[in-house]
Amino acid sequence: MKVGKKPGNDSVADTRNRQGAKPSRSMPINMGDIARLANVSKPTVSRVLNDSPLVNKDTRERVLEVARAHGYAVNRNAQKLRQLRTSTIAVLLDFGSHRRGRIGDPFVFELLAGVSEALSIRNQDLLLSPPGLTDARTCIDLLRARAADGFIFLGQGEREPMLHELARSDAPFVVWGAVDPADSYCAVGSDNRLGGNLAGDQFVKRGAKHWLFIGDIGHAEIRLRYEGMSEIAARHDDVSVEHLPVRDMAFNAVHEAAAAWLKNHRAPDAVFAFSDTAAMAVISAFRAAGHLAPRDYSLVGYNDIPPAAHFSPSITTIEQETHLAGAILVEKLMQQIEGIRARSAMLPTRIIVRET
Amino acid sequence: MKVGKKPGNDSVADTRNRQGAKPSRSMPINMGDIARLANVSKPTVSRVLNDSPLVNKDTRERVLEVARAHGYAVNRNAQKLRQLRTSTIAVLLDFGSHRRGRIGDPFVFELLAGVSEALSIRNQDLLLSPPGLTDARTCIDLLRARAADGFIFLGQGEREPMLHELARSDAPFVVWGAVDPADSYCAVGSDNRLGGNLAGDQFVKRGAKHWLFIGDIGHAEIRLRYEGMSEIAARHDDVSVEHLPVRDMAFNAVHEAAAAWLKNHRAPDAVFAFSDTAAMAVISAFRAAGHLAPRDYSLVGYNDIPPAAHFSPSITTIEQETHLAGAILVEKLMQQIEGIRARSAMLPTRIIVRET
DNA sequence: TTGTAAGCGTTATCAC
DNA sequence: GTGATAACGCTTACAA
Repeated sequence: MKVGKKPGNDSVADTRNRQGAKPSRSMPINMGDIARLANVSKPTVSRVLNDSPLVNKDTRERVLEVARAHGYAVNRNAQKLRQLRTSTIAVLLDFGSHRRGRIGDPFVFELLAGVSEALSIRNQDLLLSPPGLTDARTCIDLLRARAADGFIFLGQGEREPMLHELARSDAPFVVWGAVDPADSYCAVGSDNRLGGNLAGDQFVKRGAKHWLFIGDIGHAEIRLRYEGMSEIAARHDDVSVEHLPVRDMAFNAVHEAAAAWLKNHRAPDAVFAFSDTAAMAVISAFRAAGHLAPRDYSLVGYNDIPPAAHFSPSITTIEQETHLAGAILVEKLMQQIEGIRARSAMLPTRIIVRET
Repeated sequence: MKVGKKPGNDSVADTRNRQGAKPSRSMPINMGDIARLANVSKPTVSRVLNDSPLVNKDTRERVLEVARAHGYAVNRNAQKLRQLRTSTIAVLLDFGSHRRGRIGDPFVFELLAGVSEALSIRNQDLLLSPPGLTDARTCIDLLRARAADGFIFLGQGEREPMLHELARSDAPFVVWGAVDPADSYCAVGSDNRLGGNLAGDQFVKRGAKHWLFIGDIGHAEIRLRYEGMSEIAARHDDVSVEHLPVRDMAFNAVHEAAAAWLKNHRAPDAVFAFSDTAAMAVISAFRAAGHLAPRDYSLVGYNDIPPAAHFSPSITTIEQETHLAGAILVEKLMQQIEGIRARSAMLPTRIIVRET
């Protein structure tokens, strides 16, 4: 039974183009138009544009020619609707801990750059998720809405409960941050516990007895560093450990907290700060009170950001291999989207000893 | 004429749900399913989910109940395909100038956070565009592909030619960076020329005669600062201006360039650096050569990042009102998407005088 | 190697 | 208020 049905999208592209208008939003062209102009069918155009090996070379060139001439670009929404994959990855930053001068290090930014690059190599769109996407249900809804195929969380931040909940669903996601073998999800990060060990060893070497850890141990990564350092301390009877919790990662907040600490406590002869920027804040605050590094105390930061090497004094720090992170995170996420369970990974972690 | 046509999407949701499976990707539910389960038609479900005032209160509640119970989320690709708007904004960073330890200030990151927040308030998705999206044609293709409705460029970087080309199309976009009345596009930024003036005034006040500008004047924003400073210099016969161009914004690169400069040139008694981070690099490099701020030279940075206030010595700097930027950029972009031409805007800009 | 037909899941339009 | 129907623009089966 043949029906005289006229497809609605066989429209007026050929006449539209006569007006010599510059190609613009006002003149949408679709695959049907290109097909007709190239004297082929829509699927053929589709095949050409998706580099299918099945098409004849002449046909391919003709189609490409027409497409180029008309500035045609495949409608990605139609594409995503039709296919199973959305080819989009949602990336969640912990803006909460970082906004309004509350940035710790430029560190997260480098991470983001790496992820962006790794995704673009795989032709995945990067949907940067809004601040406030903080519960598992909302994340799952994003998947259901086919807005993304998976998630990359940069930093556990205070999202651990949600991450564990998310792990119970089959949502594909990876996390930059603390790697805990007990964790139910795939995480990639430096060996934070080892980082803590290294700092502790360094303090022992310098003969320090009163150690101070600065950082919010509500964050898993930072907690592991604290534990690592404490492990070393526990091996020495004459070493005491104190902890200054700073909820706000901002330079200014750390500066104030450090200054206040010195007023009410015995001055430490070793300080382990959660970031190099925080270490700088400590140096500055302690100096104002006449407490100088490395003369009066030993100091270790984290991340090895460039200024750390040139600060005065130059800052001893723990290095993380950020430049690998993006590629690894994306790789592992893609595996999960394919249905393959991905294992967590710990990146090389070492101490860089400088003046402090 | 009635046809016994069975719509293909009236599928087996009710049986599917019996298996007690947790709601997951493996069990897609669509609007048709919800409609049937709630005994209404698809358009009604759509109306409910889009808060149309036209639906009966009982109907609305019934539909919402069913939708919630099944964890239903509207397919965004289908939505975007059907509607004219994609509700997506592409944001382009200048990763090129910022990757791999090449970050200037945490500044761009704050800008991004602001934009992210402003977009989420308007329910716009943020598509973070891949590095390497550097020509106008590619951008226009993104629009044609309906991947985004418009662009936000954070920093002109070295994209000025492309931006001018893009301005000749009717692509909606806004730029954070240099605001030039002659520009064909909408830009938002601090008053970079005034920033330069303020730095120059400060140098005059300190009685400096040999001024050095450090920065890549290939970037429009930085060029304006240079011009602003030079304007002031031109009013004083005894003032000389030199320029140290650093292509790489990295702390380390600036550090090396500054150190090298001092070896081959007369030491400046005033330095204007393109960022606070660069200013820190200068202090560090010059100090190594025994050239100290503020004793031997006056120094002005840019951005007022938090550590600048606590650095030793504390750094005089030009403040930009970053926290407003995101909202303003988004506002102006939305205007353009509505078809309204948006005007450029200059944000308050002032100098914060500190030790240097 | 290419074409035909049938959806993907939504919303706009128009009827009732 | 609500429903039937027709797009939106593409890709996957399947047929030729």
